[in-house]
Amino acid sequence: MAQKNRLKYILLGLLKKQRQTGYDLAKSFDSDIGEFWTANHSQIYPLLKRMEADHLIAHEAITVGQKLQKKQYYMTSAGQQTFNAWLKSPSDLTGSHDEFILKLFFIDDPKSELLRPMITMQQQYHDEKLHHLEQQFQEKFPNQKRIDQDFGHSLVLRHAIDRERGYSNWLAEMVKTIKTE
Amino acid sequence: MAQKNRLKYILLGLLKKQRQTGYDLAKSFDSDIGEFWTANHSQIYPLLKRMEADHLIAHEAITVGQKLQKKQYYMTSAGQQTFNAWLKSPSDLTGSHDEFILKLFFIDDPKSELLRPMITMQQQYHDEKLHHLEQQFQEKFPNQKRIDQDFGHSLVLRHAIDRERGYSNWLAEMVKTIKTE
DNA sequence: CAAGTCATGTAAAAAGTTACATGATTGA
DNA sequence: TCAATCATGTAACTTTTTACATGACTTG
Repeated sequence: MAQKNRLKYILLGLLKKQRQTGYDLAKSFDSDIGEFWTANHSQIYPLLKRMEADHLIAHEAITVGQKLQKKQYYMTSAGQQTFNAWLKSPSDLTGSHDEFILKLFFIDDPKSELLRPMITMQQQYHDEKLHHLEQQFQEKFPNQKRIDQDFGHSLVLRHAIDRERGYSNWLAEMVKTIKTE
Repeated sequence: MAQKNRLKYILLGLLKKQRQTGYDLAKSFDSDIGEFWTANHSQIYPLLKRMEADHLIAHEAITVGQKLQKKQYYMTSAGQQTFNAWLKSPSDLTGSHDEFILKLFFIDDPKSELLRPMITMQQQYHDEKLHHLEQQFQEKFPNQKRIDQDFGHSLVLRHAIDRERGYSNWLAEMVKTIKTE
């Protein structure tokens, strides 16, 4: 597999919230989910067909006006199960397509018992990553001379560190929020 | 094109720093550049061939020990030009593969006159994005009830806002750094 | 001398982008 | 009525991943 077909899970997650057409799903990538993932209708339509063939979703044909045929897609129970299994599976974030964020997006209940273990795993990952990055910075840029020699690299590494710090803080905030819920 | 072949520019940028083999280039994606982009050797080797056919790079065969053949790749002047043109071209960041960061990585001179205009463009983009996201949050989550109804979405949106704020701060810091240089 | 790393490749498949194509409905 | 938007699809191509494949060098 080229990737783990995250788009499939995104579509399932969106359909879980409400039954909708391929067109509606495609629009979601211009706003909401668009902050974290992109997809075009030309990728969505064929995938919906495949998912229907796999019995993860089904559709109801609706006629609008005189002729316009819409396909209102909805999740099957198999789709539900597949989606739930994905939520529980370990998240990877190769290529900066952060799968954890993706999963989080679909957990609408603040009391979900999935949240805490997911966050804990993520905290561990990001703490380690932050530590690793800080070490890298120390090694590669111990003084101003090195920074001036490879300025862009130092900026980018600093950005990565900032990003991880921000990520960690955000996770810590999250823990507080669900604690008081 | 499926994307704008950013990997090509990454390889050029890495070769600009020093001539090296495909194997060496592949290793870079385990550390350095690995924070921002991933690539496997199976993608790198064929691309190097294509780039050589396009005269962007060339190689020198080196024999190590008795038989081992290495291909030491290096940039041609055409490659230089292509790379420089890329640095000056507008950056897009669809799919969270942030091209600006990628470009920055390759600007090793803190006095480069490319930096300021690039940063300015980026600041504008991220300020607008931040504003847009904050508005989104206000619209979608005006009260706690809405947050509880769509908890994950709210967290993820908050994360996006944090991320943009972090990005903006980082850009502002950068401006200060290059100012005093 | 064996394990780990260095070194280079190809093949098959999945994922994603861009372009091509068509037609209906809605609101100004 | 005309432009914008709704709605669905296919084709061609590029990018990316995973797996297959081979062999040399280095260090303990």
